[in-house]
Amino acid sequence: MPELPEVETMRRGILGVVGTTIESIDQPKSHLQSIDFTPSFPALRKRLCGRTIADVGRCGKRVLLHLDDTSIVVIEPRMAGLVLVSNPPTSLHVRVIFSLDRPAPLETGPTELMFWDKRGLGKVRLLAPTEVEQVLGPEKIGPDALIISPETLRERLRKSQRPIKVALLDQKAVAGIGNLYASEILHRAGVDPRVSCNRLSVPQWQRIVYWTRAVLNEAIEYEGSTLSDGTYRNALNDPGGYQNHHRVYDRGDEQCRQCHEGIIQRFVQAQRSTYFCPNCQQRRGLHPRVPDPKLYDAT
DNA sequence: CATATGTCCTGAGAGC
DNA sequence: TGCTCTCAGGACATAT
Repeated sequence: MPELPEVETMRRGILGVVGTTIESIDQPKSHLQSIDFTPSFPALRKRLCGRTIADVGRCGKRVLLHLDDTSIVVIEPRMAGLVLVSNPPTSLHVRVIFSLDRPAPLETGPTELMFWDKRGLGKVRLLAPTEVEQVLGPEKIGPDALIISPETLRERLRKSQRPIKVALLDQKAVAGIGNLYASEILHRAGVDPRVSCNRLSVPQWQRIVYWTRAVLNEAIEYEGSTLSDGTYRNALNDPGGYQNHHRVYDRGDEQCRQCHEGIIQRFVQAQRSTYFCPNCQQRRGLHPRVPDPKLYDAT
C-alpha cells in the first residue's frame, strides 16, 4: 500500500533516469489481466518513444515522469504497485518496461524503468499539458501532506462530520496519507481516531499537522514500510525499514510502545483497519507531547 | 453538497 | 489435496 513515504522513496530511487530518452516500451506477456493504460498501450508507446525524461516528481501517491515536451507520465501504484530500475520481485507481475537510452554525457545509471504490480490495480497514464490541470489540479488533489499548514488543514476539515481518521484519507483534503500512516499520525498526536473533525481543537489540528510531517519524514528516511506480506520495495527491490518503528499499525493486542500501559486496539472505520492506544488517544485528557510551534509554518 | 458504499484485482490463509 | 471463502485497501464511480 504505497503511501506518501513509499512513493517518495520510489521517486528518489529512480532519479537516475532523468536525462535519459525512452527508446522503447514493452508489455511482457502474461495471463494476468492488463493494467489500465490511458491512452491505450499502443497509443502510449507511439507517443512516448523518443521522448526524454526531464524530471521525476510526485503528486500525492503518484509518481510523475515529466517529459521534454511538457507532457507527464502519471504512475499510480495504488495497492500493490512498484516503480523499479532493476530486480523486479517476480517477472510475472512486470506490467510495463521502459527501455532507456543514456546519451554520452550522462554518467552510468539505469537503462530500464519498470512498473510492477502484483494485483493489477495500478494505472499508467500519459497527460498532455492541457489535461494536467483536470487530473492533478487542486480540485482533484489537495495540498501535499508534507507542506500543508495546520490552518489550511483545519479550514478544509473543520466543518466535516467525519471521524478524523477517515478524513485524513481523503486525498482532496490532503494528499499522501493512507491507512497505515493515518493511524500512526493520530497516535503520535494523541488524538482519538473516532473524533469528528468538527470537534477538534486548534491545538489538536496543530499536533496532527506537526506529527504528519514528523512521521512521514521519518518514514521517508527509512525508505517506507514493508509489511508482513513483503510487497512494498524501493526502486532496487530492497525492503523499507519503517515497519520496525510503527507504534500502532498492525500491532493489535500489543502493549503500547509509548505509554507502556494501553493495549493497542484494532477496529474498522470506513471498511479500513484503524489501530490506536486507548490510553494515549483519549477523547479528553492531557497531551504531553507539545511540538515546537516554529514547525507549524508551511514552507 | 457531504458522505457512504461498491468496484476493481490477486494472493495468502483459513476452514472443510 | 483441493476447493471455496474471506480479507487486504487506494482511488474512483455511483448512490443516498
